[in-house]
Amino acid sequence: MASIRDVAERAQVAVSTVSAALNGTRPVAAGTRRRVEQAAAELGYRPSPLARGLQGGRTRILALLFPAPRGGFGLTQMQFVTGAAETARELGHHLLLSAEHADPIEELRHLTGLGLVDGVLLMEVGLADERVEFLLEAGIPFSMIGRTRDPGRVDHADIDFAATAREAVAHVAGLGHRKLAFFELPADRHAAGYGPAVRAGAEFAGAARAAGIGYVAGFRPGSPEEGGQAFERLVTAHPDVTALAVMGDRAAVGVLAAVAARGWRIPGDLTLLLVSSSSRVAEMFHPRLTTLEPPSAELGGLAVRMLIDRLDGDGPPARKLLPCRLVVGDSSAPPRRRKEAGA
Amino acid sequence: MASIRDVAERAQVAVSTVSAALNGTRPVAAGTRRRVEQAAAELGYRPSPLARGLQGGRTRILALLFPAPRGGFGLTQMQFVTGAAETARELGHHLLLSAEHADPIEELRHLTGLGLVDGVLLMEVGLADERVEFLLEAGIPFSMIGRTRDPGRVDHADIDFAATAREAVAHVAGLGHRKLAFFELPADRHAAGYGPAVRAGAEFAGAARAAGIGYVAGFRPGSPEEGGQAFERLVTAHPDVTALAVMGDRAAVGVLAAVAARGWRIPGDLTLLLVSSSSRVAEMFHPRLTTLEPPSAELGGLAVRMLIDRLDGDGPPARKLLPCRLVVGDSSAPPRRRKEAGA
DNA sequence: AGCCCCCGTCGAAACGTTTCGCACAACGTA
DNA sequence: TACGTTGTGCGAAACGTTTCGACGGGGGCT
Repeated sequence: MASIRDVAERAQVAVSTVSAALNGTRPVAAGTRRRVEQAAAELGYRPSPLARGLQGGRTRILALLFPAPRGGFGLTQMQFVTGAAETARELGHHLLLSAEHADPIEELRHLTGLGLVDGVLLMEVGLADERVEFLLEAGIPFSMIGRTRDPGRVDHADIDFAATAREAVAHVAGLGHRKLAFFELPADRHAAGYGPAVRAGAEFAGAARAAGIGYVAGFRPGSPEEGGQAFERLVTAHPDVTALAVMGDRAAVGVLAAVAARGWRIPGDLTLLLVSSSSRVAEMFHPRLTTLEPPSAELGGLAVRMLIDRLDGDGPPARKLLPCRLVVGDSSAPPRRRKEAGA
Repeated sequence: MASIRDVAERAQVAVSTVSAALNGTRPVAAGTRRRVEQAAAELGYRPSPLARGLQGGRTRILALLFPAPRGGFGLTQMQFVTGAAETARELGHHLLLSAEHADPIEELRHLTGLGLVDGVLLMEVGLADERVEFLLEAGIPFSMIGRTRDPGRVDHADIDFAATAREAVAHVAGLGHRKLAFFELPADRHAAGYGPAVRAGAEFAGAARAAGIGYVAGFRPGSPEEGGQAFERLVTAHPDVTALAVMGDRAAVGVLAAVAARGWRIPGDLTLLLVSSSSRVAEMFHPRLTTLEPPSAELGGLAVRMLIDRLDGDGPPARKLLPCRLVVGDSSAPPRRRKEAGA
């Protein structure tokens, strides 16, 4: 562990000059700078984040606050983390994983009061999130994966549900379907103010209307059982529905089982879309479901990038919305003839 | 951010006395200690990890090295991370997530050379792992989730495949099955020296022999397609097999499809076990598969605990093997009569 | 009663950085 | 020629902690 003093000695300059030369914080003669840089390279010198942070500068450590697995963590969340970690690494930063326990605010106060981290990354952000308020008030730099209801001043990267819904609707409409149903996330997610739960439904409704196709919603199955029941109610009440978009893996399992139990086949009798789930999950199904896969890793990386940009200098708040990627599987097909004829 | 000086002033003692009182590193009079503790509490004082680390002590930061998602990261790996993060938190430590890129050794050198972390957590450990050698040689404290072929001197927490295999075999034998087949992880995982890939096969063979039931192996399907093909070959070559344990979600998907294609039912015609997969994944299947679920979160936590113990003082190397938990689903049943009669 | 020893406390140095005021030389200008 | 102005470089202080040598006083032993 070569220190800045070693570099200074080898380059025959003062310690402060080394700092200036390496950080470009003050003008340094070209020759001197070269000598310093060479000495640093030869010694394999790397400044200590500890000392840097202590002095009042930055530690180059970012904290990713992640909620304790309540309903259990999915692949999507996992990919936020890996994406964030990789981008942080690329940008010369470290990522601290901070497990959120009972009281997130206390946790945040704890974490930021230490002076260990330069900024915070929030995920699983609610429409109204107390953590956001706290961070804003405390003046701690942060960015979000997801967003609050009104994220005006805050950097964030989130799924573009409007574009996602448009793409999904275009897909089924292009196949010839005239009526689409949508199963939302379970009610407790809505109650918790979970952004995707609320936004997806609204955007799908809007997209269907804009595309001029029929739309049925109001189902919020949370388990396989509820998924199956919701499907039964759906086909009873709306026998003309030929395409169904489901949000939530567990509900989709139930739907698939109910479809099979009814003697229907996918995609012959029903086109099924899995919304906002990893394609890795989609291929667990049989047939492989057409999926709208959230760009989780990208979002995680984006959020890191935004946070670092904010730390470096402050421009206007950055916002980036990325649509889900449509991965066409074996569950998409034109609607069955019977219905067309009946219409 | 109250500093130790503030505490010292308020308690009317020297800075060094505060340090001694709070850390118990030197005897301090009971009254003084009380005063110091009270002052610290009133000020909400918390020592700076930065300053601590700089001084030469510990930073209380642990690094979790996690490999870039090659085959894609599963829920199991995710749970290592969450388990580790939570335990670290409980034990007053921080967890740094370090994404491993192309050259893991370089990454390690990079990370540890900074003096930022006290120790390292390794996951996805191979039978012969270069990272282990490096850390051992460099004298850097570490522990493993998983283990090398000969982990003698190194702290580690891993799955107890022997016990897991015994339990799985006991389960199917208890149901009345007389012949068990086992689908291993794909060949590339074996080639990479991935511990679970190698150990599981050996232990299942041993357990079946010990239990006196038939055993068929040699299949290493990596994809749903290969899973289906393996199943076809299996039933052709060994029609008397009534129970099958599969390792790997993707292969299981294919098996399930092939079973259905053949007109068989689960569990009526075949008892199917999913080995070493999250029960969260198991319930994606229909029917819900009986699973041997690895205690991932516990293992992650255990590894953290071991590392911290090692940091605190050195006892003999700790090793902890935990069996997978048997979660009985709807894919377990006594063997079909037809075969019994035929035998 | 005097001496010694130990308990308890203090002050200073050190860890590796950055920052800030200052000094010094060379240069152009008055 | 003398003076301000740049352009460079230096040294010291500060960040918050731990550690270690030193010091003072009170009690026990002779």
